[in-house]
Amino acid sequence: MTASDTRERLLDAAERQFSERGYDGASLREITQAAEANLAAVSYHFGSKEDLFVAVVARRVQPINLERLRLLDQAEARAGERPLEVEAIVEAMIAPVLRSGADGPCVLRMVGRANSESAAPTRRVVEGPMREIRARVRRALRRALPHLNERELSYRMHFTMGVVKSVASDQHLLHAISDGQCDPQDLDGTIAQLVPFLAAGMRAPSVERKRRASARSRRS
Amino acid sequence: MTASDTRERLLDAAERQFSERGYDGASLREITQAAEANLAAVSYHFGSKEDLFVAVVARRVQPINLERLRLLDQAEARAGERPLEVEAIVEAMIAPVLRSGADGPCVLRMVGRANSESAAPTRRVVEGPMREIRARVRRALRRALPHLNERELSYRMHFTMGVVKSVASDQHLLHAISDGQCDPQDLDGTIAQLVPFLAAGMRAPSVERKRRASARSRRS
DNA sequence: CAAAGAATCGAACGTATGTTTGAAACGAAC
DNA sequence: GTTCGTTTCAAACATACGTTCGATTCTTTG
Repeated sequence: MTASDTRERLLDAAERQFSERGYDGASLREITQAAEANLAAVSYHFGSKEDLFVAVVARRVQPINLERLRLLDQAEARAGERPLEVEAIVEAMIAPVLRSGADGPCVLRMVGRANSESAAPTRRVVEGPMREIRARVRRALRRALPHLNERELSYRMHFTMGVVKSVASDQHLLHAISDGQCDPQDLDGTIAQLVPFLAAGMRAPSVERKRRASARSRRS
Repeated sequence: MTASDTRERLLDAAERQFSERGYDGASLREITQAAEANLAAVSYHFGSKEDLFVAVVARRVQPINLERLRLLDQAEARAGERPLEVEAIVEAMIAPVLRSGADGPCVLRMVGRANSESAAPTRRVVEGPMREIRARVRRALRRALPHLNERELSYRMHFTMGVVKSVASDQHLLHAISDGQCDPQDLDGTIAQLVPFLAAGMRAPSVERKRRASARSRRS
């Protein structure tokens, strides 16, 4: 029994509880009980409930972002000097996140929740590593979609990250609204549907000029 | 002072607290204090914390769905016998929700949170009225996008509802990732960007045939 | 084997929560 | 002006929470 045995069990149990009941809703008593550990073990191994949560999230976030960078590298190697395929960029953004929920509860449910509960601890773990990904994705998208300006790039990246977050969080909804035709467990199926959807949205014509004109006419 | 004066103040204060701190995070003591009401007023007027939350959500959900139906009616009147414009359908789905956050905290933040905290109370208020909207939207989309099968319709509707939920919940993120270029308060601006994005996604070619083929080849 | 450090344990502490209670204040109707 | 139903109020209740403590057990090291 190594030094990190119950520590790992605590992380697993906490991840399940946090993703099912949220940060506030999950209690250390249930977590430690599910992990077959003592209540005080949380304080001993992590310091506090908040630090436990940060550890749970961090454990999942790093592999996801590494996989994203790997997919981007791979796509760039395939593309050579040409701009990346929009589909490849989108897939690099979303697939690692969705797939991370395959073997257990999804990270994004926790993060999304805690994002508006207690912003500070979550953002420390999530936002930091995310900066690099975003910069890299933006650069690739800028080349692949030269018709978009920076503002539109921001919007569309925001939409993309948004849909993956909500799709990962509300998997049960998909099963409900499709009368069972869509299987939320079939992550590859979801990805196969989501990538073309988002890529088409990304390729949509710029709306800037049209909007400025209509705003001007509305003002007068 | 009519019978529903402090009742209304309680709803307002509760809405603010619920959307900022979540269902578990919001305390009745802070809510009643902000509403300048007594702690017991919640039990008296609503029965319990959960019933208060349901009342808060219900108050916002109904106008949103009425506005959605109104926009659909209006679009159908304009289209006559022809299929609706995809843009009009998408806008009817998303605009009322986004605009509902204009004068105060957004409903979706509460709903999205509570969706995974305690599913039962939320779904009772949200899912019920949503059925009608979804059926109507699906019918309109089916006509406007005959190249999609039912499964793909479900996926793309799910994606659409997902992006609006997350965009409404994480407005602050948009400001952050765009270096201030996008103003989350500018709801019409967000809608103007989001509608073409989603409409293009909706119009993306069907992926069913391609996917079946690739799955078959992967299996062998 | 003995000593020291790491890890676990049961139990308690202080606090905050949602809910309940019974009395007081209020408002309208007779 | 009194009465009756509605609404407000201060106070208490029971419970659940995160955290801390000292003792105990286990594991490693000399």
